[in-house]
Amino acid sequence: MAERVTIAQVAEEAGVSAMTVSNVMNGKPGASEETRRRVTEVAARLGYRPNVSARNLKAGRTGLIGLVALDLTSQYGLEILRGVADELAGAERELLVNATYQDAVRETERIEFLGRGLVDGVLMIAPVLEDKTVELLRRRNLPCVIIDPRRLDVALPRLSVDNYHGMRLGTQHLIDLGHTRIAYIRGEEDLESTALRYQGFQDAMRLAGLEVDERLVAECDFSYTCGFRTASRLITEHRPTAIVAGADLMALGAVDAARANGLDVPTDFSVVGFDDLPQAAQTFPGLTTVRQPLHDMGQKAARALLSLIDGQQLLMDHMQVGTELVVRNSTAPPPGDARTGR
Amino acid sequence: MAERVTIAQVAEEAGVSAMTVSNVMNGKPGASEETRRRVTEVAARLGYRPNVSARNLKAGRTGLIGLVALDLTSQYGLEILRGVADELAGAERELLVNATYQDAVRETERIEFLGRGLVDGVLMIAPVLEDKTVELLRRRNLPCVIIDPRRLDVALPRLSVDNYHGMRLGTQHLIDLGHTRIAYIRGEEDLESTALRYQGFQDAMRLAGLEVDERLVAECDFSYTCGFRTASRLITEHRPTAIVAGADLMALGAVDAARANGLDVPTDFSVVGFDDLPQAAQTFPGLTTVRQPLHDMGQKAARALLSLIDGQQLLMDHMQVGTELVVRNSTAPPPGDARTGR
DNA sequence: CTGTTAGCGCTTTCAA
DNA sequence: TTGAAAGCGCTAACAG
Repeated sequence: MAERVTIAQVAEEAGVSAMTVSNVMNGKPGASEETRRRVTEVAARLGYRPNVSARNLKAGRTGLIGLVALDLTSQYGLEILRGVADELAGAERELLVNATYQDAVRETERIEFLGRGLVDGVLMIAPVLEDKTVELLRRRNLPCVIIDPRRLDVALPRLSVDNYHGMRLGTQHLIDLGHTRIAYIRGEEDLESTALRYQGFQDAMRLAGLEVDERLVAECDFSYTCGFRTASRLITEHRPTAIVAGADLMALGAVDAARANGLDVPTDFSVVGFDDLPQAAQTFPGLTTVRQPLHDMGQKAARALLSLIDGQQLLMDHMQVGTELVVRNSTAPPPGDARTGR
Repeated sequence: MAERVTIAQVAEEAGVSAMTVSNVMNGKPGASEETRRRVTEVAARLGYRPNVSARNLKAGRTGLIGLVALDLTSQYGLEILRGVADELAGAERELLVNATYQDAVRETERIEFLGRGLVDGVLMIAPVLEDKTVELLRRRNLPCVIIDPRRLDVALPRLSVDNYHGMRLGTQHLIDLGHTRIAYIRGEEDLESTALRYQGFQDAMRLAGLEVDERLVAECDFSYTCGFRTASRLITEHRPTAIVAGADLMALGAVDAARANGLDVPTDFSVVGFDDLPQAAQTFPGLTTVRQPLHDMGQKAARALLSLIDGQQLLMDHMQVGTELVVRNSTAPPPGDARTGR
């Protein structure tokens, strides 16, 4: 449908060779001012734009970066995406997002597809990374950086967050406030981060001389809905004074569950999340949570990928970024505790 | 970096011509079982994948659809995106998302870029559409469908929602519950939908014999934060019994503002939103709102674009979809009103 | 059933 | 300063 104006047409119309048009359009030297002006004028008049396929075919590269995400429907991936986009904006590269929408099988297909010369490199957010996908990336020698891998044993350049210490931080905050009956909501079991965060929780408790009551620990997918339901159950059955959730959405569900059970947050009940999604701040009262520097992660990963594409070796194959406790208004000393939180 | 295996290498290794390899790889008839097997085996062993640039150059099409959005950071655009993705999944076409991140100037660039033969057609979500962008789409004759245009006077195929009747519906709901002092929070002023929704609000009020108090009408961007702040002000200064917001995020801000001012929702104060984002259901209490069929809109727009690409004329240049009132728990009769909401 | 030719639109190389 | 030739990797059209 779209009528294409080719370089040949411009050349003919301007009375020069295609080569000259090419040079002028690319700002190459070696063309008289007069020719340059004429060519520019004709190109504009005809609405000529170089065809990317032809150019890529010739150049063997595309200037495009592909981003593959299992699920781009949460703010989590989007914050990372923004970081990537910001970093790439200054690098004359375009970003193509090719999401897979909760379909692990398609993940390999996406890599397959992007790796056929469509992009120069790939970023993946929290990919499943089945063995054959890794194998594919290997064989094609396609530059790639994994952000927040689900499995840590994958031998590809990757960037993850310090889940263990992050969760120790969040748990310690509640302990410092005087809580002892602290419940924990785990995230999805197929992520190693779920185990690491839980480990951080456990260690923080143990080091404070507190026992981890197994009945106060529950599993959940990462959703608000499941967080609400699970927290509701924990609260009615076991009466903890606080909950730590492995992700903000679940924490927000827990806040509302407490409310639905007639508890005021934070006066009667405290909640700590993990992520620091925009929603954590945009809620009343603000959610105390462990911040992952999502935007930073996107930037760092993009920068690493650009080095790889330039043929440089990365200093470290496994990059890690730290976390930070963000105290808002979902946490306070437990009811009946006189202290103001030392 | 990525070492490319070409069709020629496969042909040589398999002892056949490139043409035969091409035919086998594309499942074309006319190749003996024996040859077919040998070629397939060699291709797999060498890790051969057809180069998309070359293929596109030859074919003059790419099988790709571009999606341009000013801002993909809200669930609004993402829900539409899912609809688009679902529709395209069954059409052997890939979706490339190329977001512009709140930078109106880049919108034209994105179209420019995608229109250089990278994609066969473009979908735009709530674009600014400066005149030169429209002109560009025209000249390139690039198939395009606009979803939720900011201006309604653009002569391009487009899909919008019935904002006017939707807001009448939402307002009427509060009127039916017995509210008379209803505040209204407008969205951004550069969208025609903002004016249309407000018109719907006004007409619903007038037809019920209620006066629209100008002091109860405020402007806002579409954010939670602004909704919170604005609602807070309206509540303290003018004591309405309900608020209608031109978007869910603002409505959620209003719910929390009511709470922050010691009012219970919905007992003391009612809130109605517009959109029905996932958050509207995932909050406590659920938000009563006017539903835009976002997923549907994405599907419809994608389907229309595919027809255009196939060279068909659209039946209507301006498609419109309806809305629906979703009653949850953020609305009730005003305090002091004995009825249960007839 | 298989191979040869030609060309998609562009740019690198080299010659004029 | 400009242009001609060649080829990037693939496939439609035709020939064998």
